[in-house]
Amino acid sequence: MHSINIQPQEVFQALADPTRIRIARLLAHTGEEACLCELVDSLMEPQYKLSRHLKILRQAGLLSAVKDGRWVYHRLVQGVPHLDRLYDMLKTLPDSDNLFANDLVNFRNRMCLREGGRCRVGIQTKILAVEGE
Amino acid sequence: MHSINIQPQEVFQALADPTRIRIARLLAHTGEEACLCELVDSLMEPQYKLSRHLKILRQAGLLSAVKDGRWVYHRLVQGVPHLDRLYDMLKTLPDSDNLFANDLVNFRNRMCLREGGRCRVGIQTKILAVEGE
DNA sequence: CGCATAGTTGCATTATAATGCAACTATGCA
DNA sequence: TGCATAGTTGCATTATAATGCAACTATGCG
Repeated sequence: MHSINIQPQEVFQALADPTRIRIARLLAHTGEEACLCELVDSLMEPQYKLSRHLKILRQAGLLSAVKDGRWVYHRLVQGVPHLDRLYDMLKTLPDSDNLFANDLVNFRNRMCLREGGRCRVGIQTKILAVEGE
Repeated sequence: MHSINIQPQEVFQALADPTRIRIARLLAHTGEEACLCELVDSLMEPQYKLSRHLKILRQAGLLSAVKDGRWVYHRLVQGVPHLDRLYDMLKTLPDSDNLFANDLVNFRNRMCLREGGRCRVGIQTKILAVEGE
């Protein structure tokens, strides 16, 4: 994931999807790192779907991933000038239908389940794991 | 072109193309407005191609267009908070291969052909008009 | 060891997007 | 009035991308 090799259009392409914007907005707004199951419970989207979107964000140099046991924590890559400005832009986006506000509430509630700053409970919305009903 | 109806992913999608990034970077960096033939001579891309890319940028709320005789002048829409931050990001993008620097030189040279602040000469690179050879 | 579960990925399907060609409209000028 | 030219767009082709399903790997815990 060397940002030096990533073309600008790849960065914009990575954010040219509503689900990936939801992920990036959550992380930009909270400054948090999150594992896949926390994002599944926050965005209410299938695990496999978010896993693939996270991969795209990683390949675009926007996210870094750190594995910790069964969990993989994702966070926005900091310190790259144009990316830091991109995060500023994400934080300034309008939220006319309060959809992001809803994601944010879910995310904060989900983060309350952490123990010692780590996710320990797994996917709470069981229907979103493995198969969607 | 009411930016209120435009979703964030449409903005990023509009910039998820190298040619459209070249256009947006030129306008963000120079703060200028430009007509199609000036962009054709600066980017050295076919007229019909740039015309379509300009339309996509307009539909995403990034560009406004003003017609003046045969010429249509395009400029970045100003005063929208998240768009202004996007332009900041564009101005911060790296240019490792100096491709943007080259576009900028061509653009500035082309702007020297203006008379009274208006484009009056038409497409200089004739091969890029109507048909590409 | 063996199960539960966090996370990943191949495949098929469907939708979207970029491009070149060529025909089109619109406008100024001789 | 007719031509040159700035700019737009329909069409066909090709490439790329999003999704659901299902099978897969990896790791902790009893």
